[in-house]
Amino acid sequence: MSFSITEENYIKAIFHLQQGEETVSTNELAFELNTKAASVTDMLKKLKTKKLLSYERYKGVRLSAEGKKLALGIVRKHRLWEYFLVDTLKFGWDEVHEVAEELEHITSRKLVEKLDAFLGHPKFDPHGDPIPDSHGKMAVQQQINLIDLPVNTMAEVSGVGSQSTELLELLKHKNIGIGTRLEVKKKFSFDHSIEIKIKNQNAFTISQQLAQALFVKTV
Amino acid sequence: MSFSITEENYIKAIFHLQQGEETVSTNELAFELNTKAASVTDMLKKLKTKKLLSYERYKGVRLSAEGKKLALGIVRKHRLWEYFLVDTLKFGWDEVHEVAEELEHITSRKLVEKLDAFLGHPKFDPHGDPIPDSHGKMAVQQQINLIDLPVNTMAEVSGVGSQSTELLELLKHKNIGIGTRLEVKKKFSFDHSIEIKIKNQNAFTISQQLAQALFVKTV
DNA sequence: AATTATTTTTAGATTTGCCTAAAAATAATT
DNA sequence: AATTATTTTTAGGCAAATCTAAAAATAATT
Repeated sequence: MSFSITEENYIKAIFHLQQGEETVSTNELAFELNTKAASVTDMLKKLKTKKLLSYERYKGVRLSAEGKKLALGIVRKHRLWEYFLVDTLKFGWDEVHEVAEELEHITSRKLVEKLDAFLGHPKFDPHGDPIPDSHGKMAVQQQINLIDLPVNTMAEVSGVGSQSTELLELLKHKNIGIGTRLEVKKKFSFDHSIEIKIKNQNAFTISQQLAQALFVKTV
Repeated sequence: MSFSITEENYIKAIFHLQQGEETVSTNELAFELNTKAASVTDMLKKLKTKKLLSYERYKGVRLSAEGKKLALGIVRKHRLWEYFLVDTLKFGWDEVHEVAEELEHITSRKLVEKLDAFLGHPKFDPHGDPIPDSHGKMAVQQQINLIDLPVNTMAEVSGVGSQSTELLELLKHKNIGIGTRLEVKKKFSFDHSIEIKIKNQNAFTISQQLAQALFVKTV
């Protein structure tokens, strides 16, 4: 059975919103997909008949085993393409998301497997997110949220929590990228902002929101 | 201005059928695109308002300068991806067409240019067809039709005239591929079949249709 | 030139994915 | 518990791309 690009995007969105075991609401999905709740309802009914998810009206939605498998396949393709764009074609890590959104819908299984082999079976994409293998299994991330990094511990930025251009703009301005090494110097409980120090730069503070959008690995 | 995948496929099909300066008919297009004449008429009206072609009812269609530019862009992407699949990912030259049909619709211009650079600005794709450069210019093929190859002249198969699985099946059976070296030993005017000889093999004859589907370069 | 055959276009429907507006169900508040 | 607010669904429509069947134009044949 094959699915339209729109259907695949719904499945992927549900997968991303469904971290944990909670159910995903119609409105959350509508917001995530920049569409209206009524359209979401229509699509959920269709995807239910295709056995990709379980859905009861007014009760939200959850992916079936089938749906999860499909979602993992799409995520795999997305992250492999991102890796390819950065590693092979020398794109900046902050400019590959949109292109990978298109490439992830190319259907050839053989292409995915050959690409994976060519890239050397990478385990993490350029944003630090794990790449599912051909069976849908992915490595556990050893990265932690910057907000949870202990004070005075050297760490390296390994991932970002979103691909929004707003975030990327801010990171660029603050000169933070994947690979940047930093230490947390102080944590302020009033607004949960934290003061960080990058080598050869003065310490500066960043907001709670920004810290939560950054993932690091201790080094 | 951007175009749907369907619109792009119409433009590409017209481009391929429009070799020379003749006009392309509705039925030809319908056949090429596996659709019905009525659907073609609808689409031609739409593409006309988008200035991609000139079309008068009952008089056939021709691409405008705009339309040709778009077509060359799509052909460029198709052939670059084919080159990538064969050269980088080690696909067989006979199994890349379908995948490239999908990849050719990816929209990022930056991707195309980076891919082109990564591949070393190739001039011909794995089927021997020339790859348009970023301005739409393409090298002239020095390959000739096998039917026109003089007798007893060593040549190398450099391209095929179609990607049909029927042709590829026949080529496989006869053990002919891109790079195969051969000589024409005899030409039979009765049915225009020709006898060819491949090194270390017995000579055998091939039909006019097959000879016309093969392009060679003298070596 | 008149008739027949073919090609092409129009007319009207269908499917997919989306929309707005109104109704129904659930949740929150008084 | 009753009312208000929010969320979700239904109902009815729209645009893109397709189809079938019938009509119109062009081409071929007698």
